[in-house]
Amino acid sequence: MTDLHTMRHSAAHVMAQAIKELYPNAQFAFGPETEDGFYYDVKIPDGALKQEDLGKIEKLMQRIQKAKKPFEQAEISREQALELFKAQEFKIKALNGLLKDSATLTTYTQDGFTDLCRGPHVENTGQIGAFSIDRIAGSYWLGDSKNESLQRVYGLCFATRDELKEYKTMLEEARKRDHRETGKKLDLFSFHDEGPGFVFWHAKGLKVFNMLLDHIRSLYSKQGAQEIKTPEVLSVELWHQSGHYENYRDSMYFTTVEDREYAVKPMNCPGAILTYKTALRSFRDLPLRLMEMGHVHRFELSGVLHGLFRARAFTQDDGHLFCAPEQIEEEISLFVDAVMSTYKVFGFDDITIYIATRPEHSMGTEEIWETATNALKVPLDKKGIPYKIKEGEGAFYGPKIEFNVKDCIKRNWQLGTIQVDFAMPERFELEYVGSDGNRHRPVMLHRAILGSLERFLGIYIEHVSGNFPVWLAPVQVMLLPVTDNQNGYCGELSQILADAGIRAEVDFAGERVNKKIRNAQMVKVPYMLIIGEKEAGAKNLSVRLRTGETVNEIPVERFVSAVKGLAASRAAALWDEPLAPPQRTEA
RNA sequence: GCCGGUGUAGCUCAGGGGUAGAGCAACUGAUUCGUAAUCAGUAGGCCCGGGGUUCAAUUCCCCGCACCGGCUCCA
Repeated sequence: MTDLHTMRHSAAHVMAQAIKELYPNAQFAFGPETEDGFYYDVKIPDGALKQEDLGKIEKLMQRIQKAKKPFEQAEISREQALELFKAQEFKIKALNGLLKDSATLTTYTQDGFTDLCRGPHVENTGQIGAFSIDRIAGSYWLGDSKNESLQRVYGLCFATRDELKEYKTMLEEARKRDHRETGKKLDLFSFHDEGPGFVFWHAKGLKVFNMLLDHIRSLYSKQGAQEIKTPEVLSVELWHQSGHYENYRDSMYFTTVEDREYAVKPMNCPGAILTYKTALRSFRDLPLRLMEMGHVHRFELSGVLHGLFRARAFTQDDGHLFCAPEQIEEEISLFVDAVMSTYKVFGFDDITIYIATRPEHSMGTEEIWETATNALKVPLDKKGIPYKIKEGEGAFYGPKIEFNVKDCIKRNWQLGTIQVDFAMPERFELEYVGSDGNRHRPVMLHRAILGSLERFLGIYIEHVSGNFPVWLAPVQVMLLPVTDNQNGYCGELSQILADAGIRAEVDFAGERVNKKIRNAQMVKVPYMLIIGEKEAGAKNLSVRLRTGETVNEIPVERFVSAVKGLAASRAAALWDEPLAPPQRTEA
């Protein structure tokens, strides 16, 4: 069997050959394999590759593949290499840069096309499996934005046609789940030219957002955190003191009034710190757990904006905790529990934890770093929760834990974090009075369960593909009168549901039930109540679930208690007992 | 920010040097219907913005802006 990595690597060479046939002057940089195929960074001296070229490249590649041309390896000296690739500027740069210590080099040749490469490769081009040229994008020489920009041609490559097809189906699935599309379809939010990168929450989207907000609030509250709210615009001097100005002024928004300069907050911690400093704290006050649903603004480069995933203003569930060093461990322990159980509520069961340790440039003594890093590890060890170490990837001001989840199409997302911070207490000269009567410096912990609520909602929308569970659904119940004769009764019913705290709407459109069902399905309402003569007479309900299943002859009180129960328990299920199979389902 | 692409009705998209079309949605009328689209009609457009070429630009060229795919970045 041919190894997939080798196959992909070889496919990159074949693609380069095909590109060279189309553009003889093409300059090639690097062409490695990726998680789903391969790419090659190229420069076309007079012009650029176009979308239309991809089909041509693919056809050429298929021709080369069919011809089963052998890959031939050769060892050459530096001098030979410099001569051989003299027309390839990036190969020359590589030879004089990354490869400057190699006395001999390896080349691979297939079908008259030679590339500098360590290998290994498949025996012949017939062995490269199923591929397709996927897309074209920008990149930089050596990945540095200061360098010349190149074009990156991506290809997918798998051992078999079926695997390639399956992977493409998965990509298509991801595309269909795109939260930006769902946001439009379900009337949740919008973006506008007038405020690029800023979310406009519509009534339905804000409903979901606020439910989420309440949920997170109650979690923090259970942990003994007190919610505060600090200003969005604060004097620029504060940001000098915190160090944010120095490091992040390029991504901050500024404004000047009455000759004094202010910045829109990019973080919430200085606000929490000023709050801490309003009193002389005692060791009895610690740990002092503050938290803020802080709305922060960060100027992001136009090219990186991406719906809710990357916006220029967002809401952080930002906890700030002030404690003595020996209290860190207990706090971490509490927090880890909260995070793990929170993610499970949302159906994120695959959680990976990283501990990021001391980087080269950092502040604080070796002992305090060790104490803090151990304080992060010990609770995880005690709970038997596995974690990985990211060596030297902590912040300069302290180590941190990062929580990652995998969504239902296997994409990885970093959500929560808890960071130990020695820097801020120092910069702001925070103190508390210890039992010894002396003043001590507290340690600060920054923590977030979801990070950005906006981003989390984007991830979650894609995770459930817009099918919110009962507790989060902006409209929980849609009442569908079969004819106009039931309109009045539906109005009364929806009032009963509203009084019970259930979010219900009536579809009064002069349409057939089929159409009303379709419309409700399209916006993914969990419950549809079909109200005809029968139901109006018997005062019972015919319930159609979003999943296509039905439960009939349900007394109103029974329905109300089921929905309320499922919402209160934040269940993913739509009914509280076994169901008859669906009559019909459609994606 | 950089590279490439896109920008036409509320939405999804077609079209193309002689100022525009479809489906859905909206509105009106008819239909009163039982678990994913009833029928007919009406209305709807500074063809992203600004320059240029041309007798004539929504179409071609240049410059912006926004969005999409990446790269870089993400305290």
